[in-house]
Amino acid sequence: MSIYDTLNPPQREAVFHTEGPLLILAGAGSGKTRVLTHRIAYLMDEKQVNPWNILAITFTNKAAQEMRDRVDRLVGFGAESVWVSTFHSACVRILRRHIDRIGYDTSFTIYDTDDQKTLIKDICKRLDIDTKQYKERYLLSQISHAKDELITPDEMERKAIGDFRLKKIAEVYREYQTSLRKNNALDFDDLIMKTVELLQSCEDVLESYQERFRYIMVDEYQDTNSAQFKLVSLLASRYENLCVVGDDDQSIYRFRGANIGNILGFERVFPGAKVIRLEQNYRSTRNILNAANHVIANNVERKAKTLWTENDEGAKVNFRQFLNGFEEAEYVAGEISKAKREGRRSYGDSAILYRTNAQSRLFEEKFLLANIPYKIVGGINFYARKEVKDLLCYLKTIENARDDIAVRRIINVPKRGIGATTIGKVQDYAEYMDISFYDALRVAEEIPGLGRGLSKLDGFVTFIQMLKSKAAYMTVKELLEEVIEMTGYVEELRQENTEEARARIENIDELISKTVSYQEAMEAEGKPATLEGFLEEIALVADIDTVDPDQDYVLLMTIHSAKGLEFPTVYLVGMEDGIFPGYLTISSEDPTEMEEERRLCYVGITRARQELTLTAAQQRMTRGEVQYNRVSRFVREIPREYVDLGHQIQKKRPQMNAFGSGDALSQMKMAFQTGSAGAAQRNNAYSPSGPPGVFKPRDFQVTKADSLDYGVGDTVRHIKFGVGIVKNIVEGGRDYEVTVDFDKTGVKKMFAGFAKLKKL
DNA sequence: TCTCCATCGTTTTTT
DNA sequence: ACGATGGAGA
Repeated sequence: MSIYDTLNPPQREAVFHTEGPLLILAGAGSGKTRVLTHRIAYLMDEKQVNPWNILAITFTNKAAQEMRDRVDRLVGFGAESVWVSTFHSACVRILRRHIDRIGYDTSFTIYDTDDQKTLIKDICKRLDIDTKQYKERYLLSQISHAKDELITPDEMERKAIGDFRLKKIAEVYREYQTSLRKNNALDFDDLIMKTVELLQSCEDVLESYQERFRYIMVDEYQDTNSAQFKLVSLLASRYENLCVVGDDDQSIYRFRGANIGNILGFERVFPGAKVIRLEQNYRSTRNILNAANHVIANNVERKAKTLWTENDEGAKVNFRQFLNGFEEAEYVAGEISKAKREGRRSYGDSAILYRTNAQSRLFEEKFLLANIPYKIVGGINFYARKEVKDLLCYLKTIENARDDIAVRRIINVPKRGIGATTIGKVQDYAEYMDISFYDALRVAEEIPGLGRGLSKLDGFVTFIQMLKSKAAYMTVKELLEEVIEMTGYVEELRQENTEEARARIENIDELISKTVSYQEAMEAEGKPATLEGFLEEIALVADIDTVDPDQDYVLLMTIHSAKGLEFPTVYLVGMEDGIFPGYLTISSEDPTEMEEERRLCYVGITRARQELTLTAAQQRMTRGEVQYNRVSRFVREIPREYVDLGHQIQKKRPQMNAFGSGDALSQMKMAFQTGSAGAAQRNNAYSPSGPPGVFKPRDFQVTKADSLDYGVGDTVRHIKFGVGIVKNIVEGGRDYEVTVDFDKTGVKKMFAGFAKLKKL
């Protein structure tokens, strides 16, 4: 009996095929992580490959950690020498050693999106760019895309002949790169691009890594971009032992440059590549898998495949529609409480998945109210919070004073009486002398026209110099506390004595504890804990990496963040046209955008192991105004036979019916008119303390009278026109005039008595 | 130089 | 609805 006996035949084939290029097309839940870990174990145990000759690239640090743990359990020892990391951290490791070969300092800092924005703003000012015409966001995304495709400013300029707009962008791009280099900084995309540049320009470096990484594995291959592809091909070109695992149906990162051609064209680039398909799903019930298969089948651009499973049929996929987002959230909170109370599920079994981060708020509110422990993944990054960022910029300045962005951020935080005018003068001088901002500060007395600002600048420089000298012998934690102490940052917040200030102090405390856990982690690995290392870790951790599987909380996150994860119970919320798929996608000319959105839906559905609930709201507050959305087309793509609409519950509780209770109706009207939290909360039917199994009937309609069983926003069927959505209802003399937007025939007005509309 | 208020635009999705 | 930004006034 060996560890490989538990694998199915194609899995085993993938594990044993170690030499030469290999493409594993692994459907959702088909055990690809198992294959990868067993493959690493096989290489080490059976093929006597040295662990340090193996490189495995994962999508997140969390996945890397998990993979390492699992390999550890399989092979006993040696797993710690395998390089398992994300593209970004692998590149940082390489660059820290060799980037001096291409003109950077090995102590470079890494810019996050915030820093990038600040920098690009500066540049627009400097180059006198009209930011109405060229939005900073747009410029950054163009630069980022160029880097994803390994396009240099020179190349962009060459391509821009006759294209004024592109020429302008190239100009900004060039200036942006120059500034980054001056600041001794790299942005996220640079990490990949500069590594490729390094390997291409230094033959010896390339060779050493080719020798080192004789076996390379890439997970989530469908989401690699061109630069990452180039990087992998360079490294693998010597031994060609490249194994990539992916699923074209789960490609959801095109917006950040992921090139689906990498997976679709793998066999062309690596002739003789072996292709193995893993199509048996071990994760989900048959109902869930069927639903997923039917949705994704609507995509044209895909490698045909059908996932199957031997798992039980399981419960049907639930679909529930609610009047508004509050009730949707209340329902989900209620279901989770109920499952916990009945001992069916612990909190950690459930995940709420949504399209956009903004949707988390309603759920957060209800979870607080219902005392459900939860963790929101993503959204505003912890390290992007103002107070955290401020303090980090002190640390960054201490580490790399050439980082102008960091220095300028903190020079007047807290207030030192150094204003924009003074900063501007220093800036001009630095530019004129071609030195860094900080170096200009150090020779401030030479800068003309500073006046009384000079002494303040001196004070700042002395302060930083003192911290720099202390950094030599202090731990990161001590240094951070020193900064807090000396700047009076926390003290100032304490005096504010507001709720907000207290939250900020809490965040700062959390930052301090992060320095401690960093210290501990390094000590455990026998590595020195450095300031540089700490800053690097912070730059590269994704929020998802901090999720602790031992904690019992409900996870709330975007579907993007949920990639690669699985849960016994999944709530896919906000399933409405206009939300998911987003209205930008719906109105887009490009049909492939809808396909990407559908793949995202597929990813969402396939996260669920046993229970899947899809929810939608008829009306929703978006950007301050009420929107009426119809049920998502993706929901409608799931055949009825796999779906439970939950009608029967409603009949059991007639007292909940709006038509039996005028009071309830007026409350609903209020909720309808104002969409206010108050109105919805008074209707707290899902309160965890309330009777179990209470379900608010979806036929709880808001119309002017109680003789129609549908309302605005409802989906209805007409005998002739088919399915449509109610847009408007006007009370006429005898009858109601109903406006309906039909799928096939468009908008029609009709009398309710005549039309015999049937609510779906 | 700082603070307060009005105006504007903004939303996908993330390493 | 919200946060960022810019202008006006202290």
